[in-house]
Amino acid sequence: MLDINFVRENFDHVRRKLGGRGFPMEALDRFTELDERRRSLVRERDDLNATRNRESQEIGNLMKEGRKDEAESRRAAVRELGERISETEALLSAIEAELNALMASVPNIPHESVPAGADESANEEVKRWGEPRAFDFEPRDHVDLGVGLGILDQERATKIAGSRFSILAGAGARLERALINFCLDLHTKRHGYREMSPPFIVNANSLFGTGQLPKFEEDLFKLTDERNLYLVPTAEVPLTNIYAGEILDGSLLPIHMTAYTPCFRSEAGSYGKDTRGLIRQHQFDKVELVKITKPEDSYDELEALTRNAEAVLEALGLPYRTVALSTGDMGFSAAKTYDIEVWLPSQKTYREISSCSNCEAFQARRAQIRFKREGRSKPEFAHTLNGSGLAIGRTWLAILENYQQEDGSVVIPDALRPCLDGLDRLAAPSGR
RNA sequence: GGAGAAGUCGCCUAGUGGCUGAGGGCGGCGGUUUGCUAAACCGCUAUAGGCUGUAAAGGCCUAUCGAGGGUUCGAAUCCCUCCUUCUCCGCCA
Repeated sequence: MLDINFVRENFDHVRRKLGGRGFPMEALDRFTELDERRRSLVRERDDLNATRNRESQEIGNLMKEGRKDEAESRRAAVRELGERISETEALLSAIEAELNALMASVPNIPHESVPAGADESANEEVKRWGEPRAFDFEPRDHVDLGVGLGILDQERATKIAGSRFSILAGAGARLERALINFCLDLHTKRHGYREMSPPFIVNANSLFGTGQLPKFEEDLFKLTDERNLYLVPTAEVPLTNIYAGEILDGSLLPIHMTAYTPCFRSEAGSYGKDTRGLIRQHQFDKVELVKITKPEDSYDELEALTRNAEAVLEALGLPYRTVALSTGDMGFSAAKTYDIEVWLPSQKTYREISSCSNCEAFQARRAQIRFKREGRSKPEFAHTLNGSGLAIGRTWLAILENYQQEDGSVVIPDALRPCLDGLDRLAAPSGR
């Protein structure tokens, strides 16, 4: 959510910036009218309340002095005042509902450093690491490799759950678990994050806080339970909302948290896209990084967070590139986003494996995450950041593809072997 | 799932319709005293919105006693719904 005062005072600037994000400008047309109407109704309501408070006080005094008739004669007028207050409040809440809905649907304003453009073609590559391996045979994709190794079974997963689900078996399941541990260990022991284990189910309020609701409900799995609960689409939601509604002591910032969770996404609207393999699943594992920082630190913290995610790929020896998303390609809540893309030999291209964003105060304002610099100072909204460190399923398949051998076996990257009791290679069991 | 109890300004707590539009204690901040510390004493102690306004500030009004409704001239206080926590019973990883 944007600061309503900022929108009012910088209306043309806001319009221009949002236009660059593909937000329909007409949607903002009602803003000024709603905003002015709201303020005039608030004034009216407050004045009426002030009058009623005074009158009621006097009636109380008259009653105490035993002047019952005088008190009685003033009641009717105050009762009428009460009716006017109710009417004004009804008007006001209708205006506020519309204004709030408008404000809740407006995406974040891109940071000045974000490349302008309508879509991903305007993204800017800012970094490239590692050399894609030259194969002296035709590399297979992770589905062929995984099935050949007996560690990936999508057919049976479809039987028990449906399309876009998969079963990892034996060493495949073990590899997934090892990757989770590898990421968590790196971020907690080397990068200073605090490991958290949050709920995998969240309420609507939390999803509003991070910006998934109200606009993107169709991307979520909603429980039929009458409590309005959803499966987490990313650990960003529970982690960022941990401090929702709180005023933190400024000395606690920055807060760096990491968590493993499964992530659940309905993938409505992505029919026919990435249907093969593990690239796009309804359920996938992810180790997430979340930071809550002071405003003046958030852009340095974004660089550091992105480096922390890149470090996982470097430790695993997976070639990647980092791109700054353009204004048109960024998510709803982000002011600036870096995507990290890992090299996939089977597709001969880089594919997203992490997305690192600075949301500035956008989520903090929605979730009311504030801090005080000193005991006496005014509360300020914190800045929130999040990034994948990394998406485990995509890391799993990138390892299979990048470390595959001509015989269909897969060499385990050195750094990962301690997490696998020294296992150095995935190979199909002989005789099968 | 069944039965009870409770949610008040950071913490504890007073408070069953108008000198509570929230009192006290603790903690915290500032000050007095003091060789220093402690004690004692004095003052301050939330958030949001609106109006006004300054170099900063400040001033006035409104709202907030878990949340939302209702009764009333007036609600922390009475009524309804919901949420959360605690205790006991049952079931269970």
